[in-house]
Amino acid sequence: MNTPIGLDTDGLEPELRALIGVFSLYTYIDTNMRQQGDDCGGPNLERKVLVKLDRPKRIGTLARDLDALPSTMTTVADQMEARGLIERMRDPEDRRAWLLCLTEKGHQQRMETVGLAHTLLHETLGLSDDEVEAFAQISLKIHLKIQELNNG
Amino acid sequence: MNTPIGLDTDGLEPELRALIGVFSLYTYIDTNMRQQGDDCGGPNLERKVLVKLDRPKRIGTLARDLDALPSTMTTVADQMEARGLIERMRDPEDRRAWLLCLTEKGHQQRMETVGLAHTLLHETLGLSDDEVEAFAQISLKIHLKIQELNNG
DNA sequence: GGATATAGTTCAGAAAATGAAATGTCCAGA
DNA sequence: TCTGGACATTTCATTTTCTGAACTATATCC
Repeated sequence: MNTPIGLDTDGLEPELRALIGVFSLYTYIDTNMRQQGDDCGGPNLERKVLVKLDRPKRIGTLARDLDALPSTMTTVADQMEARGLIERMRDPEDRRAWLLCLTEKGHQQRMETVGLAHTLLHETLGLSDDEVEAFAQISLKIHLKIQELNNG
Repeated sequence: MNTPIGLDTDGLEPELRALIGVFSLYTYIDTNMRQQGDDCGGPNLERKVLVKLDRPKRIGTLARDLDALPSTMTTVADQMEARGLIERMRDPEDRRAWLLCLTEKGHQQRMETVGLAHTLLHETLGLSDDEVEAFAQISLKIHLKIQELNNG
């Protein structure tokens, strides 16, 4: 008997395992980000924005990608700007739009988040380099596809 | 020149790619769940609870795993109970605690979410069976490890 | 049995998200 | 060039969600 009460996780459909895993990992990373002492104690959306900002992005784009209203994103941008994490710059291609850019402080914070991810994946969760690489590969492929769908 | 302005995603550290991917996929799935017409329009936590409830779980356990306060989880449980998705049952092992159990309706809803994940991963995102399986494998390993850490 | 810890609930106040109306900019066509 | 409509963002009042402290009920330890 190898199933100690409701734990036969291996027999599950792969889609369900992926679903459970992604929810778990996301929540776990987000929880740890919140507790990271730094300036990550704000609303959930702030942390999503921080991760998203690999380069300057429009408020509207972020709102769409993060499933938030433009008005919500305005508030989040205000807060992050007040804390010195981002700056607003007019989009040279469309002067109605703002680009949110990470400041030096914001960039540092983002790097610390990557460091946290590193620690969690390797040390805390005990994944091998190969496992992280394999996971990263599919993750990024999924991300790029989602990006493509959102833009299309 | 293969990098059309700030898109050299392949050179990124695997931890960052994993981070970005997980945030993207989580947000994408959650967004689609919200819009799934069903009874998924409530707060974010409800959807997390729905996915978490592979078997009856205590309110306190869910609160801890989902990084919420017990009082918040009480509210969420009230709402889900009012909508007929879950039932409270006294934990036979500790009569202070409640076990949240999916009702038939709740179970159906959860299955629909799995169906959504299936559609998204395969059809929308265009992943192969092998890719989904590989992703599911590491995802679940991560999930189990997180569970272990939370329980420890 | 009695003190203390734990599981969950209640409720008032704080924080965050929503939606509609407003501002300033772009763009297509007369 | 001028004009009307579309679009990006903001503002603000309202609603929804979360927080934290006080409380009830059960468990555990001595």
